[in-house]
Amino acid sequence: MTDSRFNVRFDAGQADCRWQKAWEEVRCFEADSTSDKPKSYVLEMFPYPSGRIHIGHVRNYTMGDVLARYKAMRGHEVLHPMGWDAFGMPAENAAMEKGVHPAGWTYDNIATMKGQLKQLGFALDWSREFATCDPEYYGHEQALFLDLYEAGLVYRRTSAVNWDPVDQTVLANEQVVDGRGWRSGALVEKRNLNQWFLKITHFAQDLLDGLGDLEGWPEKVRLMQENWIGKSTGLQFAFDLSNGEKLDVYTTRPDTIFGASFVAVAADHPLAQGVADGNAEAQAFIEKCREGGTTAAELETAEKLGFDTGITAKHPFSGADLPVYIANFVLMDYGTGAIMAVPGHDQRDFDFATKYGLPITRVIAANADEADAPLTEAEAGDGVCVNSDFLNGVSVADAKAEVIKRIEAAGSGEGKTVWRLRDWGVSRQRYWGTPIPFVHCGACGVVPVPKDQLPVKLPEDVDFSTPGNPLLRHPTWKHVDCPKCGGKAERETDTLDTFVNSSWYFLRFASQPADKPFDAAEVAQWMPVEQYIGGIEHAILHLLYARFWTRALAHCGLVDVQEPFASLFTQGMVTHETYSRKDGARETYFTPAEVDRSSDGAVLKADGEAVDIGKVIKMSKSKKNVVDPEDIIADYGADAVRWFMLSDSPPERDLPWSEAGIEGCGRFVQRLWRLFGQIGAGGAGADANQDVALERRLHQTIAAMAEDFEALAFNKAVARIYELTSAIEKAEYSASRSEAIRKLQLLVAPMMPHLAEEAWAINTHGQFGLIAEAAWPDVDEAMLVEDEVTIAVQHKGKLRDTLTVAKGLPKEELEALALSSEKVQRSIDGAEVRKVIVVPDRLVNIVT
RNA sequence: GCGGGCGUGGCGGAAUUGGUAGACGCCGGGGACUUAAAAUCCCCUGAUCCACGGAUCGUGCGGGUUCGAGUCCCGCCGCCCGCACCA
Repeated sequence: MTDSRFNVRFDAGQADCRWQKAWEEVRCFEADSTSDKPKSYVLEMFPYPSGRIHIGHVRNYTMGDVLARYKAMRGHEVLHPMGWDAFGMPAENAAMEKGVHPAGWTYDNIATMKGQLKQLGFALDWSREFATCDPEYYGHEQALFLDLYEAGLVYRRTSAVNWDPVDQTVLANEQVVDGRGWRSGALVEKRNLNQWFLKITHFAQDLLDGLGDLEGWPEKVRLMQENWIGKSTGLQFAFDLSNGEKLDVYTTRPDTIFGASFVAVAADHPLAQGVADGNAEAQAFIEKCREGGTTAAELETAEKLGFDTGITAKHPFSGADLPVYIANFVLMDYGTGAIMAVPGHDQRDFDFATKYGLPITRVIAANADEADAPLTEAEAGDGVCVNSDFLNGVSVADAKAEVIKRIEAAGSGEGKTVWRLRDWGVSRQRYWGTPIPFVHCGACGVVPVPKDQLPVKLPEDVDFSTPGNPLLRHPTWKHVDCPKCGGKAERETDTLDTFVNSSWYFLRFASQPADKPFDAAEVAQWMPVEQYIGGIEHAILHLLYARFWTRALAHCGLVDVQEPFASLFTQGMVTHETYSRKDGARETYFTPAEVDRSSDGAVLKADGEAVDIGKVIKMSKSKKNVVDPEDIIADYGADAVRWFMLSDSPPERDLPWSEAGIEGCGRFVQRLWRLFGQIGAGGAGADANQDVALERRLHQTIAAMAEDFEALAFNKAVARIYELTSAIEKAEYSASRSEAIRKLQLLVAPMMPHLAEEAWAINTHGQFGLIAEAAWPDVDEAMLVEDEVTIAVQHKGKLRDTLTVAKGLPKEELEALALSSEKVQRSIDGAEVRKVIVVPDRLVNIVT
């Protein structure tokens, strides 16, 4: 009989709290490393504690949560942890702007955001929570950094960085907008600073090869990483110059060597510098090159410019004298900073040659007969060599090998592989980061801090009243005794890039002993992460760094995995239309809460006048098209919000937020609630009845949803729940119906855990524990097979009729049935039946 | 320029990988219940025509393969994302 508690509306506010507390009390989401169940490590990218949770977090963590809960129901021991990527610039900016301490600001934000996450009822193991700014965490990170140093994977060298002269700090490339500091607006300078580097290039080949095995990763991300690593193979060789010196160039097209008509070097190349000494014209040209803009648009439209040095280079085979130019399109930091230019087969060289009247020779053609075909643009395609002396008629591939062989034999060069990937500069001249655990001693040089002196803690009394690195001007912090000789020494004042923090946090989640970063054996229990979920914006940097760091630790013998993330899923953004008014040139935006939206427009609540409805774009504070998760949880409850996050849009695509949509979700929560109250409805009489069709539907749904969850196709799982719900509602009371409702509670449990717990508790009278710890329902395979099927009957490929017949009906019978259909006969209209195609259990197509 | 992805109703999207296009949700319309409202329930909802039985068209556009194409092939168009003077 219906429990009276189902007669009132489901009170999400109360139920959410009750069950969140219940889960916490029995610690049902704490992962046990010693469990002998199969292990599942489900991880979402941990958040930066910016202040408040935004809707993107909600979507990200809801997906991971459904998967984690589902895996647990399937009998897995699940590790689903949460922590904080807590170092970084915003904390220092807040310190400068509001006078708060970065630590206080960060931990306050963490407290707020943790509370918000808890309101969503995520099945997280909070016992493993940490923030990367905890001295304990960054102390272990310092230890790992020293291990990498020992292994030769850390070094220091001078390198050019983006220096903001106003803020007195280094900026990352993405913090430089149109050549100016994003915060100060000052023109960014290139400065040479002594910087710490990690040897990621040591693993370049390995990182590239590893991508091939990452079948659980989106092809797109693998490609992006491949491009980023940027392997190219070619030849590096030296030209003899007319001034008696040699010039190394690098080319990937040694096969086109006979087409070389000039040589070009970068403006920063030593040869260019040498020419500029005592040559004002050359000096001016180099200056001009440096001024050139750095933005994409400027580069695209930049004209090819060159300066003839007057020097010539001797072609290694033909002996011809090639002019040597300083050219603005040659990059100093790729290859050798100097190229042999082949205008016939490289568009940049072609443009340059055209401008300066240099020879353009075809040396590759589709076949030998087309050796003299004119070139109107550079041809980069395959073919055979022409106009190329000993290479004539040789294929591109063979010619490459042949030229490399001859150059190597002559001792003037060698085949070489060049990478786009650079070593990772990890120095930041900032306070709020992991101190690099080294000291500089006048006598001993750079000395690592002994591990027993870790962590090197950040000083707490810091001054943010002036720009620059507070560690550098701290009165006492940096003055220490040298660990080696005991003499006076200074601490390293650079801190580590925050990407280092996120390069190993998943290991610390898996295992957190006090005395070391992690325990290898325990890590082996969990790693690799079975499913990693996060934004596409981390496709390269974070994911590449984490792959590198894991390899580096394996290289040091600290872990036994190479690839940290077996599967990667990149979720789409949450979007919303914008509301604005144009006031002259200025556009004023309004939040959805300030606007009344109806099907025929939007008006501002304040004055009742219309506002413009703009494009549906990513939620952002500047466009004010945001909703606050806390508000919507308060209005609709956690389960309705979670349900919305999973509905409609495939998880990898953008999800448009809508008021109507969340209202629909809220209605559905209530609808399920009413249905959950109907177990046993109809009484004992109805209970004697069976409803095979409904049972079949139930088992099909269970099986299909399992597939959907495994594939993270939550939108499909949601649709199946709607379908099953409708089917149950329409069904006559029966034992089958009651059973279907019982199972429905389990099916929605991963997605709407609070509602499911509440109904489950009432319906089971608390006798079967928590639904969070219940098992996913079994599928009765026999029930998946339909005994009746609907057959489409087509005439000339168009649907004319459908037939409902017993499954497995022989072809002949199907054909006869189809032909006897009145609708089909009418369509055939006496024409001769020439052919009948019969696909058993599917369709009959009649051809006339 | 290079690389990748996508194009299906008013909207978000389904479609067993060549076999009934538009599941499911949202919006919209009509109705029931109610003094009224909320809540709830039922029906309709791709377009055009219609004798109300149905017919024709329809998955960005143009071709093709096939008994049959949203799905495969060729050629276009449009949008989105990433990288970008990488030799």
